[in-house]
Amino acid sequence: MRIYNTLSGSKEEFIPINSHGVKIYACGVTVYDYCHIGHARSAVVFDVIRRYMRYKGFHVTYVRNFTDIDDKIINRARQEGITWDIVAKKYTDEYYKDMDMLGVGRADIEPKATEHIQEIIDIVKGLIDKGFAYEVDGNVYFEVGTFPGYGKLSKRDKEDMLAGARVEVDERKKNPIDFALWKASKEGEPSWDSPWGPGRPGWHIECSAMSLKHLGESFDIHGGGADLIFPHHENEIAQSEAFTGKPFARYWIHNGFITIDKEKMSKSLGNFFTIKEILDKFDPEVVRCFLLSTHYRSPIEFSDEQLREVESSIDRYYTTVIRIQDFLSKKENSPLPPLEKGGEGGLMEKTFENVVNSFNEKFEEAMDDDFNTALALGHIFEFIRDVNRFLDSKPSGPKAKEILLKAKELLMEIGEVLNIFGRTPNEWYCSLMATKKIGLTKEEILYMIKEREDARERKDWGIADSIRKELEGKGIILEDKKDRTDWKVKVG
RNA sequence: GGCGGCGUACCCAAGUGGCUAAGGGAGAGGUCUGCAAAACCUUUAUGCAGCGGUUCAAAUCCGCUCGCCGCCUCCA
Repeated sequence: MRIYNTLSGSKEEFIPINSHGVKIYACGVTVYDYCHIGHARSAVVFDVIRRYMRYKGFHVTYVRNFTDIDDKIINRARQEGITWDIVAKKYTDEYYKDMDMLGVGRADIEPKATEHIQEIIDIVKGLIDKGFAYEVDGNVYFEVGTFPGYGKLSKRDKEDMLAGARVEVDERKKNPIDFALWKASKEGEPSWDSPWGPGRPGWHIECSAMSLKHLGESFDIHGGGADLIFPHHENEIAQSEAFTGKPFARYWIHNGFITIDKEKMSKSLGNFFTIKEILDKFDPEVVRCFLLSTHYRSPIEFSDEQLREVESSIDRYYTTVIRIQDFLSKKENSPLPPLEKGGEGGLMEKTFENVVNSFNEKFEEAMDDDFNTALALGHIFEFIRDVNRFLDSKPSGPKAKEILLKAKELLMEIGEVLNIFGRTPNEWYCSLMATKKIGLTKEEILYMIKEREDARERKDWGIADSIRKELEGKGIILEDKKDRTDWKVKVG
């Protein structure tokens, strides 16, 4: 398995520190507002990395934190006239609702900053003792100039940064690039007792404390959005390595941004969509699949059109599942045993069997190359076409059933790693009925299909076609099959 | 200004030295169908921003030019 490591700037063979267990820490969210689609991307990307690692047989310990104390939370609490912990609780709950919808599993450990105050204080104290940090008026700062490796992750030159001192608001710092480990609380702000007086942790230190506690001094993978590379992760490295004297995380993984009109989606620009807004218009599986349709390090341009295209391709999957199920439940009516079917049918079967048997390998090859979910999805849809092609060849016999059953199970198994394709076609269409706000009930649709079937019996094509047209106008497409008429929600 | 990334068909998107440049969406034609839909087949880049160079061989490596974006402040 090869992983692109931000630290080295290149893809590296993944070798875990301990051969059986992989330890992953991903930076979570600051719970002061609803999550937007960018937060969803990061969560989904690391969720897939974690699932794939498990699929490969690693025992994974996945930690994803919540930042539940911070300036933004305090400000939000002030605005809403409630306490900071109520704000944190509210948006933590909302985070879970969104992530549950998107199929993002819970991390194995989900620590919160405020539950690790003692650990944070111990580290800060240790850093002061070792001469990496200093206290001024109840604030503690990390002295960047004392840490030789500073800048190694974000590829910045520490000397330039130290020299290029700009006007700094906080003049108590020895150097403008020094950063806060502990902040003295102002009157009325939440605070915890510390050797430096009442205060609260700085932003970066919580991740050092929580990863140290739950994963140890050195662990395998640390990640988050690319905007965390500097200063957050750079500072984490400095604090952690200065404190422990050991290398911190081995591999650094960063996901790219979501853009709108080519510009980074961000709160300050106001060009963002919350997960809730998007889920009001699109099925969560569509959103998840959309996020995986581009390699995790590349930017993704967000647009309704892109989502609709993904919706079409997922529909293609469920349509194929229906075809497979129909075939599997069909009573064998071909009198010919498979061997007597003649050259072409047998050849088709053999070819398809090979495709089925090599599918896992192709999937893993894609995923092993820096979690290339976009390529993996390409293989999946190519596979779906092969399934359809085989079904079109009018296969028969127990062997054909066996292979198709395996194909179906394979799609489910692979789908589980990406956490897509987990529903039945019926569940998919029911969900689409809701997200597309189809103003009809299933019963009404079935009634109209019955009406139309009667008309078709009478060969009254005028009535039959007008019913079809009426349903299509309401977003329902009919498919006439040999022995029945199926309905589905129009997509795209 | 410093550092980094990107530019592949009508749209999205994989591919980073060597087989006919994956896959999805859209369009066109066809098979099938009462008509459709779905599915399948054919088709849409002798070319990967442009220009040079290295190489037996380049979308892929190097240089320059153009265009777009990100980080350097909170940010997934």
